[in-house]
Amino acid sequence: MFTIGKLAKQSGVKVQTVRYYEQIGLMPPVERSAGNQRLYTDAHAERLGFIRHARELGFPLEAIRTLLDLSDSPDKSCAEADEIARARLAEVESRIARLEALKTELTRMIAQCAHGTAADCRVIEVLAATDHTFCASDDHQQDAAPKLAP
Amino acid sequence: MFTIGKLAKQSGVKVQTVRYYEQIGLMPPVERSAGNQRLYTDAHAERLGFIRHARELGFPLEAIRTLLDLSDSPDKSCAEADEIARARLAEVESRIARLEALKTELTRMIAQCAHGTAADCRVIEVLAATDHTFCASDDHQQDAAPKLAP
DNA sequence: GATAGGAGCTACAGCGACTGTAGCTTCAAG
DNA sequence: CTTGAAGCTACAGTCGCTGTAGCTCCTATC
Repeated sequence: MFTIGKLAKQSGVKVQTVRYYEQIGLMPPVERSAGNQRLYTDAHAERLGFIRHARELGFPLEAIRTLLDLSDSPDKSCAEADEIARARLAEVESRIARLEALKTELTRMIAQCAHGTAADCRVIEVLAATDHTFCASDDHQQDAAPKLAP
Repeated sequence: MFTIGKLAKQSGVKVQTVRYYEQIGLMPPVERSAGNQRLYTDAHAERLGFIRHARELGFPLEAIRTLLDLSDSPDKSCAEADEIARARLAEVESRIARLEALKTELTRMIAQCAHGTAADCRVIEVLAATDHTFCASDDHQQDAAPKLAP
């Protein structure tokens, strides 16, 4: 039995984040001490480790919720877990593709910059070209801006 | 002179987003018609195009604010624009690297899944391994979870 | 036993970059 | 003159936390 601080340190998740996970139902509400402090067991540490690991792989919390449910009921088919992992893989692959396109374009932009004044700055010129005249491809869609072209 | 709807359609940005850009000062407050509707000129369309293009390249709005300032004062050195672009490139490259690591790991996970029950599901097993026993590398840090290991 | 300071508690605001909603008013076509 | 699309403001919600304020509680030292 340990407090939230130990749990957080052990698993590399912040204290507030643990409380947040409890709030949204990813972590269960736990037993409290006489002084109202949360008391955790190793089972909780494992669950939190699962969540952290899944987050590191970029799974959204809703997907993690499903994965935890599956993990809690070992008799179920793992088809759903498989599907979630495949969806995540597809997402990662498409993000890589988009980022590669961005990289090409940014590299070109930077390489052509003459380091003069803004008036003839290639970086600004390229951005200002609304017709994408200077773009290697017009495939450079959203990345940090994922909702731009939905 | 055209309304916000035309501007939005022309530049591929949503009407609400244009208003949001005005609210945060990326787009200037503009002239209104007798009936209080915003009236835009081609200059505004160009500015919005600039913003959109920069967003497509993943520049954060604060960086775009600086880039627009530079674009507005052509006598300034473009060193700052160059720096912003280089920073973005570095970010893109590091994201690609991280995503490649994720891809490797996800691929392994999925390939090893025997499509049985959750009890012996490789996907869930890997996630549950808090010691990262099964991981190709322990380099698979944040992606959708960028604040996890700051 | 008193006290200090670190850790815990709740509740809520804020981030970035929008998106969606409610409840209005205004415009343009028929 | 009516209808419906498009405009307006203001505000809530998204995701996954993070930070703050203002408490209480626990532990160690004196």
